Amino acid sequence: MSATRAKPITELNAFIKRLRLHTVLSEEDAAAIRSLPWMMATRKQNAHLAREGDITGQCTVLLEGYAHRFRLTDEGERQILAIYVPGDPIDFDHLYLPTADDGLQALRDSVLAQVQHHALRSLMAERANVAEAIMRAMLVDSSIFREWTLNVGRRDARARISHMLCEVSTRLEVQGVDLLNTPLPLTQDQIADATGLTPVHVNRTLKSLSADGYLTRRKGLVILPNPRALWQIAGFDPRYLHLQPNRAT
Amino acid sequence: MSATRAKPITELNAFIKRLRLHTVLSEEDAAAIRSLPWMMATRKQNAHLAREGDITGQCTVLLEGYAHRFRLTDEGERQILAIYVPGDPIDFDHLYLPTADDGLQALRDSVLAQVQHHALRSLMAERANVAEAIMRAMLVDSSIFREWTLNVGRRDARARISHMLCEVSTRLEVQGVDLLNTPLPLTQDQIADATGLTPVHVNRTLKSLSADGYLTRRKGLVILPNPRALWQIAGFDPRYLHLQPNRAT
DNA sequence: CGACAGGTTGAGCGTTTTCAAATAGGGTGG
DNA sequence: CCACCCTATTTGAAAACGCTCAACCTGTCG
Repeated sequence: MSATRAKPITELNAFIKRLRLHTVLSEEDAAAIRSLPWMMATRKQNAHLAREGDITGQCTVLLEGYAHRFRLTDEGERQILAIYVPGDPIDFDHLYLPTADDGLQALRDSVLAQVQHHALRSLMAERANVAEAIMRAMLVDSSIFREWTLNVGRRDARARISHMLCEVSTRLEVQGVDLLNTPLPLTQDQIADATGLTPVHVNRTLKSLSADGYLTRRKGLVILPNPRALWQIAGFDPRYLHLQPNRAT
Repeated sequence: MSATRAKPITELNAFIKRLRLHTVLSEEDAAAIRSLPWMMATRKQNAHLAREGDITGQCTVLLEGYAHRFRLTDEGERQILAIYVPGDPIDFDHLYLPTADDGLQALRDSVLAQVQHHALRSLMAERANVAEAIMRAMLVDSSIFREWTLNVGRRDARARISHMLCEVSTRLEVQGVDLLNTPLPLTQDQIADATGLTPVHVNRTLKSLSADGYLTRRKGLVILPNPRALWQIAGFDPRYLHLQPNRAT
């Protein structure tokens, strides 16, 4: 099902970087996080990382690749609730609510780092800064969830799709990814499920955005040559991403 | 602007009850929470409790009345992101992200209990159970935010409105409120903003639900004579509310 | 009584959906 | 290298769900 190996060293940099987006962390804090008993794992595209109802004993960081979080209606309709990029902790909520309430699935071949709950808990008990950084990352994710509700509830298809692309591209950019050469990892079906639209309408809207020069497409994937141009039609304001680091208390 | 008095004694029971929905708390933990330096405050209907961008130094629990959390698009369209019922902590995220990213507003004349961040932080540092209970409550809220995205993104008007009513009524019920005699505190405008619909369409859908016997209306407000009947047309499954308490670790 | 907020209703419109079918592209096996 | 398959994209036509606009009604409170 998947390869597993032990002890990454520098691979966790993306995660540290993500935490530092919101929290000032000392080098010792970073070193302490790196020296946790991480296990590396790889997962193939579309592999399920967790299913609703699962009970897991470990936390997962996405180091390479992409993943998404989703939930289904009783009719089986899917809503994508989050897109995860390298550096993101993807299931740290299971630390406190061990029964998964969402599914997690790889969007691309991915590399994960996993650590047992108890090891992470020990470190958090020992280092308040680390605990705080993790809390804060979870609460930023919560703010992002709320923005998605606003997006789906109150923006039309053009702004909606644009907004989601603005967010993902911004989050990639602050992690140091070169957007010009990085197609976003979403198929039109996935964009549809992330925005509450149908794939057909996503296709038409993308075509129109592309015709207006707001994005280009290569191999069916979306590239944003000039993300800032999209901000305007999306009404995108990155404040909800909380990109100014807070000092740990 | 508002009355303020000190030191509630038993009034915090609703809050303790809410925390105990998700976490097993000892009597000592509960007593420690009660003995924090809470300040009581009352707010009139429609009063703003926080505005986007505000920086606050205290955490607020809603003890009586109702409140909601909302965000606006750049066009000024409102999306309601959460409905708060008595017992709910409404802004504990500010403990870690002091700049408010949403507005908070009273839906009815309300009674609040407020405590300074530093006092709450001290208690959380001292009592891991309390810290855990609060974390868990915030993560349950996060799960609820995600369900709202699913609701707005993937359910039609009938199921959507029903689902929101099911959730609010369930959360009231587990807090011990008698639903038969408690009209939900939402105007049709507010239901519209909570579901991403227009007031006109909410009106028509409510009328249809009422004609089918799923709800009754008194003074323009909604009453659910038999909430379980609504569950079916809403596709409501309360698992995402995490109503089984976890033992603190 | 008048004012105001919220609720109700009708008619017409438009964004988005549905259904259906065709096209394109990548990967695999022969 | 081609044939084939599978998935994702694209396009068209028609229908539907929900929206807009505009007017009217109702209850409450001062």
